Amino acid sequence: MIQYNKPTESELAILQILWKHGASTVREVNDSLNKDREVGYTTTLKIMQIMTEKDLVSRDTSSRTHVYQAKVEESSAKKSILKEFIQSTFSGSTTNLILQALGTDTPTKEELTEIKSLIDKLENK
Amino acid sequence: MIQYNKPTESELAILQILWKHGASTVREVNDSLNKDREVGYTTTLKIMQIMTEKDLVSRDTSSRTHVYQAKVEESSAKKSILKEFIQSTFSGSTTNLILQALGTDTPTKEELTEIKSLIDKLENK
DNA sequence: TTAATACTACGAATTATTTCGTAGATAACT
DNA sequence: AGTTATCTACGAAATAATTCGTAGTATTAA
Repeated sequence: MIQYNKPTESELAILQILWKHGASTVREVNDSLNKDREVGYTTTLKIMQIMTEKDLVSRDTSSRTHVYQAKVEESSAKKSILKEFIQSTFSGSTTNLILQALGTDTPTKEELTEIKSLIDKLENK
Repeated sequence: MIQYNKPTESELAILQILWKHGASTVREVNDSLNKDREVGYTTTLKIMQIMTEKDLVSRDTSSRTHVYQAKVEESSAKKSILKEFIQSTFSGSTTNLILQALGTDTPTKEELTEIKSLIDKLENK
């Protein structure tokens, strides 16, 4: 089992940006974060430094402006996070999560089709 | 929109117990929590007192041993929590959450059927 | 009726997370 | 060259969440 430190809320927000945009500088990440809410530059820097220690990201320090990259893979990280969430919020029942999710915010027709086709695939295994 | 204070991790764990077992005393909740991990009695008491202030639970103080009850409804609370989670972890995409969930931990054949039938219902709306 | 047990209240310590200010260095601009 | 902007490092303040100890009462048991 791959060991990795569970990201905090802020860390996760940064990971999302790195996953989406690929390797980025603190400035880029901070600008991106600031589209949502105001965050100070050194705040973002500090968190990214902590993430480096935690091994959530790697960084290239060859030039003065460091370039950061997510070190944990997106889908496996989300998998772990989701697993914990299902545990704490739905007592471990994936089905209850899915039923609740479908009830809360219904996907489009196309998405429903996509989900169904995955289910069909799973059923025939 | 119903306003309620987002429960912390510990608070959620307590709410789950109250939802499952109904009105309970601190002792009962604490015993239940202790099946998972060691928690001191006064720790649980304190958190339940805080939850009372936050209006997450109500309590009957008519006898010396107070009896607590969840004040937020299970499915609506989970709905809010899930919504936030989808936002922060799946950039708001319910479909991605569901696809990830199905990929991570496949429900049983029966559950898959249940999910499909809900999807069918949704499609015909 | 005394001792042990169980309960609430609550302040404060502890731990986790986020935020910020400042210093020192390099790069860019005038 | 001198000034301004940008970057990292890092300590420490601020905030949030959890945990615990103690005091004061009530209840139960011996």
